[in-house]
Amino acid sequence: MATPTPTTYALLGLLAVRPWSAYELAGQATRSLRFFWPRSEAHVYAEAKRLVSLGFASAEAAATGGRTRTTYTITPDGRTALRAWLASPPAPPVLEVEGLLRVMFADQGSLDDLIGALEVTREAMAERRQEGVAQVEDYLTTGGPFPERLHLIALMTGFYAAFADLVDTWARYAEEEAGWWTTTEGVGLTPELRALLERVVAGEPPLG
Amino acid sequence: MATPTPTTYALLGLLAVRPWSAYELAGQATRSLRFFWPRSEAHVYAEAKRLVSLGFASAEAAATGGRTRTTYTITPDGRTALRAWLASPPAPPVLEVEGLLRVMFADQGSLDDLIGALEVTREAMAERRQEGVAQVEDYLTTGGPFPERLHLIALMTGFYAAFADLVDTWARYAEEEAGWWTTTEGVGLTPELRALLERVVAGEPPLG
DNA sequence: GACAGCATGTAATGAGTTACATGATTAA
DNA sequence: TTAATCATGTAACTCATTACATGCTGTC
Repeated sequence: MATPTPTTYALLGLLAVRPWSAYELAGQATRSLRFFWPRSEAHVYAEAKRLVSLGFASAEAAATGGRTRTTYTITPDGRTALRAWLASPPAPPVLEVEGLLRVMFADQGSLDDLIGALEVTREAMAERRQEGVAQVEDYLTTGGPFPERLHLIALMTGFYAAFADLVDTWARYAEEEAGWWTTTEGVGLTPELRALLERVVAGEPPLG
Repeated sequence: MATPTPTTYALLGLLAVRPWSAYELAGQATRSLRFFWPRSEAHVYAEAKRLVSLGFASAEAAATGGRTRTTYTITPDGRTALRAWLASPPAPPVLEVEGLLRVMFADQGSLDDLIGALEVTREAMAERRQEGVAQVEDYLTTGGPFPERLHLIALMTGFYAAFADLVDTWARYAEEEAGWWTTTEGVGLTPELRALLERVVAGEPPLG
C-alpha cells in the first residue's frame, strides 16, 4: 500500500490552490518549490498518480487526439489529509554542501582545486538567487499568476536569498583562509578563525 | 560496475586521514560529516565495501572470536581518485526545508499549526547547533582527536552555526508575519515584507 | 513535410533508509 | 548470569534520478 511522503504533500499543497494538468504541475513545482524542495519532473508525474491511488486527488483524462491530457483535482479527502499533515511536526532542515566536503578534505588536494570548488559553489548559488529575484521582480511589476500569494513567495525568496548570501560570505572567508592553511606547516588557528570559534561558542553570528 | 558518488569520496576523505574499522568509520562520518552530508550508519557499511570493490581501499579482516572486524585502508589508487575528485567541480548546495513547505501552504491550515511547525524547526536547528558547539568546545579545552584539523572543523562549524542562526531569524520573522496574513482577508504586503523584497532585489542581506 | 519545441509519460536503475539480527564485551 | 551496550552487518524496500520514447503543434 502506498504511503505519503513530504513530497506527496508538497504536490497536494499545489493542488489545493487549483487543479493542474500533470505538465503544469511539474512546471509549477519546479518554479515555486525547487529552491527548498527540489524534485525531478519525472518524479512529479509519478507522484501525481500516487495522489490518485491515495484518494487525495482525482484524475480527469481528456483525449487530445491520440494523446490524453490528465487534469488532477484535489478531493475532500485530500484537503483533510493536507490539513492533518500541516498539523504534524516537520522534519528538521536538511543541508547538503559538496563544497564544504571539499573544504574538509582540502589538505589532500591543491589550493587551486579548493579555490575553484568554492568559486563554483558561490557562482551556482548566485545564479539561483538571481532566478529567485527575477521571479519576485516579475510579481512586483506585472502582478504574476498568484498575487494573493505574494507574501508567501516573499518569505520564501527572502530565506533563500539570505542562504545564498551566507554561502557567498562563507566561501569568501574560506578562500582567504585557504592560502594560509595550505602553505603553513604545523597549523594552528589564525586570529580570525579563533575569533570565529569564539563567536560560535558565544552564540553570536559567526560570520560577517 | 560500481560508480563512485560524492558519498564515496566523503568516506574516502576520512580514510585519507587514517585507517578505520567499519564501525569507527560510521561513527566518524556521523560525528564530523553529519551536518552537511548526512548518511545513515548502515549506508556507511555498504559504501565501505564499495570502496574496496572500486579498488580505493583495502579491507583487512581480523577474526575476533566468531566475529570479524574489518579495517579499511586507503590504497594508492584511492589517493589518486580522491585527488581527481577534489579537482572536479562540486554540485551546488542542496537545501530541504519542510518548515518552509508548511509556510507555503499555510493558508490551508491553522495559525497554531504554522507557529508550531516553525517552532519545531527552530528548536531542531538550535539543538544541532548546540551539538556542534559542544564538539568545538571540546577541541578548545581538551584538544580533541585531530587538533591539526581544527581550522577545518572551525570553518565547518562556523558555517553550520550561521545557517542555524539564519533559520532562527527567518522563523521568528515568519511567525510575526503569520498572525497578520492568516487573519487578514485580501492580503497584500506588510511594509516589512515589502522592505524585505526590496532588499532581496537590491542584492542586500534580506533578513536582520 | 520537416523540424523544433511543447506535452506526457515509461523503463531501468540506484542511492539511501528502516528494521532487524546477531556476536562480543562489560558492569551489576 | 542477566542486561546493557558495543560492534557489525543483512534484507527489504522505496524514493528519486537519468535516459529514453512518443505524440502533438506551430512555423518555415
